[in-house]
Amino acid sequence: MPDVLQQLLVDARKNQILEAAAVVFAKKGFHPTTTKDIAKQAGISEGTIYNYFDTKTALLLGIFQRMKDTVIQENMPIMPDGSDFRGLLRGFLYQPLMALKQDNFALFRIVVSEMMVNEELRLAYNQQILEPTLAVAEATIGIELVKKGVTPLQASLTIRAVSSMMMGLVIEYIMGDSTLVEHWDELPDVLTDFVLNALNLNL
Amino acid sequence: MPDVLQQLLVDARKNQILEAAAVVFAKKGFHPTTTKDIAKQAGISEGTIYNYFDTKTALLLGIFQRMKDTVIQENMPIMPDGSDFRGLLRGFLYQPLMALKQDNFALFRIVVSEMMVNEELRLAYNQQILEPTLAVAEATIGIELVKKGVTPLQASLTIRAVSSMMMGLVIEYIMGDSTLVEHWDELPDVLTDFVLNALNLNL
Amino acid sequence: MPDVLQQLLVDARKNQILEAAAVVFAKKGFHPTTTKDIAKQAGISEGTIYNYFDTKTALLLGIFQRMKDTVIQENMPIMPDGSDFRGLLRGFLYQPLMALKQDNFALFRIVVSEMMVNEELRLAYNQQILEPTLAVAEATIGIELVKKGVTPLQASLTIRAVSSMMMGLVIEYIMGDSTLVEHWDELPDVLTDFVLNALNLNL
Amino acid sequence: MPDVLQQLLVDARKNQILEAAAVVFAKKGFHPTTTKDIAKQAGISEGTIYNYFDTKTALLLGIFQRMKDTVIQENMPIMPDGSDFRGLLRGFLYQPLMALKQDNFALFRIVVSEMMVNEELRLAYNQQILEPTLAVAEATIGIELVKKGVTPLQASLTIRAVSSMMMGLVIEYIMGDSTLVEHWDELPDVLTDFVLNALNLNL
DNA sequence: AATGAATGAGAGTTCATTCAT
DNA sequence: AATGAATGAACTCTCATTCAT
Repeated sequence: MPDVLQQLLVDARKNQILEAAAVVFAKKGFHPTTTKDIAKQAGISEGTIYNYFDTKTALLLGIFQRMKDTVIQENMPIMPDGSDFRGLLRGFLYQPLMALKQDNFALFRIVVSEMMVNEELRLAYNQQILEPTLAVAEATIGIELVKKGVTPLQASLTIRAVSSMMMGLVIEYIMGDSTLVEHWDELPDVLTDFVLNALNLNL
Repeated sequence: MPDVLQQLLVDARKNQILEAAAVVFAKKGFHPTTTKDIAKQAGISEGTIYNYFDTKTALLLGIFQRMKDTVIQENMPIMPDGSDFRGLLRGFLYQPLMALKQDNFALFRIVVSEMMVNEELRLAYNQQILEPTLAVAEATIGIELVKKGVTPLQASLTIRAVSSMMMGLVIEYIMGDSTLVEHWDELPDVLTDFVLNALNLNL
Repeated sequence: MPDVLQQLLVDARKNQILEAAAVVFAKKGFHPTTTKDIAKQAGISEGTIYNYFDTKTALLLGIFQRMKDTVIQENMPIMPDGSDFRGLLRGFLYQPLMALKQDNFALFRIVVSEMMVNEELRLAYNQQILEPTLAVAEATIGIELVKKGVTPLQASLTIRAVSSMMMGLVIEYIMGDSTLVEHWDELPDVLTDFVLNALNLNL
Repeated sequence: MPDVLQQLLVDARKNQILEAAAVVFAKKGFHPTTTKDIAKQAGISEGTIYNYFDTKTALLLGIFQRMKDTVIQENMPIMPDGSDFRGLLRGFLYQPLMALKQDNFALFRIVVSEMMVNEELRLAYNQQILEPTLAVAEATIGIELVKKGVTPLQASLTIRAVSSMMMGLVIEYIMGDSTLVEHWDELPDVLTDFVLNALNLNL
């Protein structure tokens, strides 16, 4: 079999497994889910899982990678909105809030929970999501702030405050805050105003 | 034995056990920690743990209660700062950021991680921490915003944005963001300016 | 304290404990009952139980002894009915069937169950109940049978058949046979006829 | 692997486990036997037991089912002895007394002991053994009695007396009565005479 | 490549018994 | 004599992982 076709099959199988794992993790949580659950959901045997992934944790990492691809891929195109700072900012805020909206929250909960406790997953998050995102933010928003006279440190901390706000909102949504659950769609606009005001006045 | 003394001993033992559990949870995480680990750390037998707590999860809940007492007790006195809005806000932001500073971060990580995944713990957090805190914030900051013409819903969402920012910052600290780790102490002031600006401009 | 009074107190305490144990054994069974259950029911501490009994099994033995006293004490007076063989037999059958009627079945179930599996209890049953009872039966009914020409072995086996029938009926009652449960009171007469016929024709 | 072969292997393994469980239960009793004991006896790991049976109690139920199969399968062919009432009755008495003779007594002791105390096992016994047996007895012996003028209730109670006698004899054998142990083989004949006389004279 | 039976370490929890007070 | 906190061995059951087929 040619290597390319071979690789295609392997990827398909990996996808199938991750898909299945994502479904049951989202439903039951990481620890309560057994590899048997995953195999059943995927319609394969337990052994096969281990032909494609080393450990159960590796599945979570794989899921995380795929989540990242989704978030980042869709996120990036929005960015270069050009001269409109409000548009730039709103895109920056809108994307992650909406990306998790559909069925992803349940899974995100599992991933974040484990991330806080699992070094490997945490590293992946930092290197592959947080740091690139912050880099982009520093290069766009941060630079604007510095231009307006804010110190680089203050700019960095401010950016972290905004990015943390996003993470925090998702978590409090997950925690079940009813106001957030009911008015999630209105958040991007409120936040855009909120941040815009904060930044403008910072100068 | 008089009941009072009796109760004192029981409380002391419970404290001893929770203390030990906190240490090993912080070091190894909740799931990887065994009741044997806890017993060893506490210098007692495994059986004794179960004379005071029903399950391993009850230990985490007990730890959470004690954390809450620490955070809330110290938090409240700051509030009634009177006419100084900046002072009010800064107290609101300062307290939680600092309370977790010392050795509590490692433990907080465990608690939050489990909270996202454990209904009982999540409920306790919502009812005993989040809701009271939000209620206080709505009654102080929220009312000010409404006075300035913001709609009640926008005020509520704004308050959630701020409170989420706090939670998010702690989490990103835990995730190991080096900028946050190195400049944590400067956060309260940056945030106070940030939020103050945001709110003023909201009118 | 004079020894007699002393002994009185000890006996009273033992009774209190056995009474309590009987109640909870009857309700929950032997193995599922904990010494804590017994202590609670007796209104004393777990430690006190062990001042009066060596092991949990010793409690069952103690209960058994008291059951025996009840059954045998009431049983014996009936025996010397004199010339009336039917009366003699009926008394022999009536007593044990009725003795267990009230609340004793539940407890008897526990005792028999454990007896089948516990050497010590089994020995006590054999030596203190079965053998004396069989001895009396051999000396009264058995002798009558031999007089009528039955071989001593046949007489012995016949007596065992009758005595086993009693035990078996109690067990099937315990097993929940509805016919037995509903018509238990009519059993002595049916059995008396049954056995009388069997024995008469045996000659 | 073809389903049939697969099923064969599964059955073989189940048999192996039940066999081992029967051996150690018979030797040590149900409660004192650990799953480790069973695994060791079966030459497999503890985990494997749970691939085939849900709980330790399920093992006892499985053993009971196999005992039942043995007893009932061998029991039935004897029944339709036709016109010979003595033959019919003797078959009825002979079968259960002999079936348990060999190595089954020790196991039967465990099963009966637990049956008295375990609802599930008791139900299985009632529905799968006792009720069918009584039904057959009522349809054969009971009907004969009624023909001879005995009331249906008396017939039912008489049948229960006989069936209880069997159960009781097995139990007293188990209890160690030396007369029964030594002369067990002579029982069927003595009992046949005994019952035959009792029934004939009942009219 | 796929299987799934077998593994066995180890988990949380229970509870009869002890013993210092 | 009474206590009940402490014990710790032992329990049943789970499950990620392996490997012969």
